[in-house]
Amino acid sequence: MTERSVKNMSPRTKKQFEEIRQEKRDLILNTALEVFATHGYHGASISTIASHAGIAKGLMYSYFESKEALLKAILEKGVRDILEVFEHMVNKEITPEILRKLLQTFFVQLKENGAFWRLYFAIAMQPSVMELLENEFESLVNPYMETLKRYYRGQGSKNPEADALLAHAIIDGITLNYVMVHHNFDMNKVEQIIIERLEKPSYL
Amino acid sequence: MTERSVKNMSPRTKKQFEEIRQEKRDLILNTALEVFATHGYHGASISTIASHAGIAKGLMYSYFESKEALLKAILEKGVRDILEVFEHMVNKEITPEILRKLLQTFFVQLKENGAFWRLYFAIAMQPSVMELLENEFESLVNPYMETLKRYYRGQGSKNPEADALLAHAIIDGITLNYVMVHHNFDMNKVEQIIIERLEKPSYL
Amino acid sequence: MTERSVKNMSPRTKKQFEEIRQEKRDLILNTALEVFATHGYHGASISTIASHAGIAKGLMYSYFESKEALLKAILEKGVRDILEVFEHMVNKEITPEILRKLLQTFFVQLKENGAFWRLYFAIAMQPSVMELLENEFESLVNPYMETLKRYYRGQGSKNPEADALLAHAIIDGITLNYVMVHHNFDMNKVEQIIIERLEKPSYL
Amino acid sequence: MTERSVKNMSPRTKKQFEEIRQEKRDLILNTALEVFATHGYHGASISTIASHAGIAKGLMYSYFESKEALLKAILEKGVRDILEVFEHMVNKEITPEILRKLLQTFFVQLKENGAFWRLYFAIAMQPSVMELLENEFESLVNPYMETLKRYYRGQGSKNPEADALLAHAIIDGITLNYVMVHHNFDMNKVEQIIIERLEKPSYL
DNA sequence: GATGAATGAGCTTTCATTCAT
DNA sequence: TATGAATGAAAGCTCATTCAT
Repeated sequence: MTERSVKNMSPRTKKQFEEIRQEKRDLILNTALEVFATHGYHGASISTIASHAGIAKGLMYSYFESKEALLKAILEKGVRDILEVFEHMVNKEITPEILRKLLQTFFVQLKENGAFWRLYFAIAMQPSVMELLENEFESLVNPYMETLKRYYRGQGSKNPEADALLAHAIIDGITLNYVMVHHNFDMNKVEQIIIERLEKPSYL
Repeated sequence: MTERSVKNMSPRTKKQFEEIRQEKRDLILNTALEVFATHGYHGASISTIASHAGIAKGLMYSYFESKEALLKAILEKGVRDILEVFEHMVNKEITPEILRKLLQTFFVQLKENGAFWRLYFAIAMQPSVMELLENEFESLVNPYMETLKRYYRGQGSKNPEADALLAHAIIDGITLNYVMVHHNFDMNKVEQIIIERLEKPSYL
Repeated sequence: MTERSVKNMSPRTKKQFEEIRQEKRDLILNTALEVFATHGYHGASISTIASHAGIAKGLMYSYFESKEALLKAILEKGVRDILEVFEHMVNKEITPEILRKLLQTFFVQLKENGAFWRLYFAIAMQPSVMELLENEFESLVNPYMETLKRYYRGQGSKNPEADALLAHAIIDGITLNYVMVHHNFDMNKVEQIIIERLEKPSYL
Repeated sequence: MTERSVKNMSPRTKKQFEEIRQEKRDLILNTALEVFATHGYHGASISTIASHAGIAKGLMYSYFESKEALLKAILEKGVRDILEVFEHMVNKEITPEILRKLLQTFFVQLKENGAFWRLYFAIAMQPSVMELLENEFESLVNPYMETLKRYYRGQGSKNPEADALLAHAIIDGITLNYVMVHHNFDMNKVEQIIIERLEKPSYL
């Protein structure tokens, strides 16, 4: 033990401890997201997650109660992060410019956070895993559908619901294809096409 | 028990054995599709599949070499069934009428075979399961993209690739939403909207 | 069904049935010996044995009560065959010539029946399998040790027991080496050396 | 529980972990040797080995990758131990005294390590298990045959190869008989006879 | 007698979770 | 807080044995 480390033995402040805990928690969360997204919930093991995060298996259990709790925490965080980005856009009146912005932001999100979306879809597809989650996701989808409807109504759509539905399907479809590994289309080009397309309602 | 079956103690004929095997193989295949679609590949256990099919665990292994082989067989059959339905439509010149027909057929397929599509997407989302499959699915997606492109070119699209991409995204998105349990929108209404919409190119 | 086979429906005589049964029994016995000798008792499966013999699994159970009973039958037959060959030599007074003959006969046996000896040793080495067999083998070893002792006493050995022991060890050792797969020494040459050597007692 | 251990809640040091692992590894290795030697490779179950070692089934897999890897480790260790004992004797010029010593050492080894030799022979007898092992054993047998040949040549044998072969067969035979459970001859007496006998060449 | 589909106990192996240190 | 050895339930898979035909 060096002189220095002896000096450092002075107790860390509560705040320091909390910061360290928070950092480690985030490390685990991010690592687990990657691993879950790659192998699926059942296919990913706590061992793998721990070793990817460079910590011991046991430590994970001091941050999360169980594997299931870890999954929930990941999804909660993911949903929260996304809502944070969009919430200030969603309740305003939406202009075509704002919609463009909104979509651009979404695509940035998607590219930065592909793993989350892959996990999201994988889980959404599996009723038995979905059950663990109750309605974690309702909050994610509903307000954005409403916003789309309002937008198309504002743009003079004769069938704003159909327009919103179409837009939703298009975005889901694009997200899906981006996220599916075997499919590496040129996202930047696609973005342009989609944004242009979604601006105008179909039902005029 | 009939008179005949009491007297007839001779062994089953080859044909009888083959029938039994074919029927049971199909039973296992169908049951396993349901269970995989519900719990995912790793989340579904052979035990569960067997008990759903009303057979003993061991019997599955007399029909399929392994859990992985079972998955592959399910997907092969699924892909084959779908290709069969579409192959006579795909290489013709496509008129709007034929496209309508094609989409209607697809939606019928989808409604009859939701479990397959759920499994398809769930697997496509998980690189580590996907690897087991090599490119089982390439054959499913490629020809149908080409057909779409040809159609929109024929309809005077200035950007047939973009139109095909949009159409693909829309269909994927709809399929996805239909297949995700928590979302039970009125498919019949959606179908009408989609079919109308996809008939005309966006880029004129 | 052909004319001919209809005519042949006349019941077979009891004797014919028994002959067929005996032949099939021997077929199973010989096949099982090979398979047991290659894979060991636990490593050999009834399926493998049946398919090597070209019969259905179930049929084996109409000839032998169980896998264990099959093993016992193999060993009983093997021991019986060997005793048959030697019994007329064993209780006579043994001359050097007869000993030579006896050893030659043994080596012929060994070469014709390597699988039996491999199985014999493999089983003798495993207390837990050996237990199934009670003292099937005592009868095989004892009389031949006595014969050796008598022989060396007759040849003027000062320690006939030691001489018999040596001879026994040498024969076991040779048999063992012949039977172990990875060791393919020139048996014909070895035979000569051994026979010469065993003729004379060591303790004079 | 000591004062110290109550207070000391710091994690085990690397060295402590290594010690635990080494000890447990040896425990598993030794226990498994006994169990394999008793029941054979296929007849011994991991469950049985674990319960004999007083550990949970799963723990074995934290020390060895598989049942097969466990077997290999046992044999590697056994071969290494034996080679260690003999290597300093094997490459010297061998006098009768050294041969006596060598044989005595071998018999001590044999008595201490009967289980290893039983396993060795049982495995050598089963081609299908032997295949797992590649030529683990070549290194064990070859140098010792060469040493024997050199010895008998030095002692004036006219046929040192035949003498070595005989010696080898005798030793194998004795080992075999010692190791076979149902045969409990007086090893000490046998040793004396063998050692005396092997000292002099047969071919003078 | 002959077949092979079917069973289920038991095997090898994995992994979420616990716990002494 | 942090470690990783340890557990045991449950997974995938095998195989001796049974039985309807």
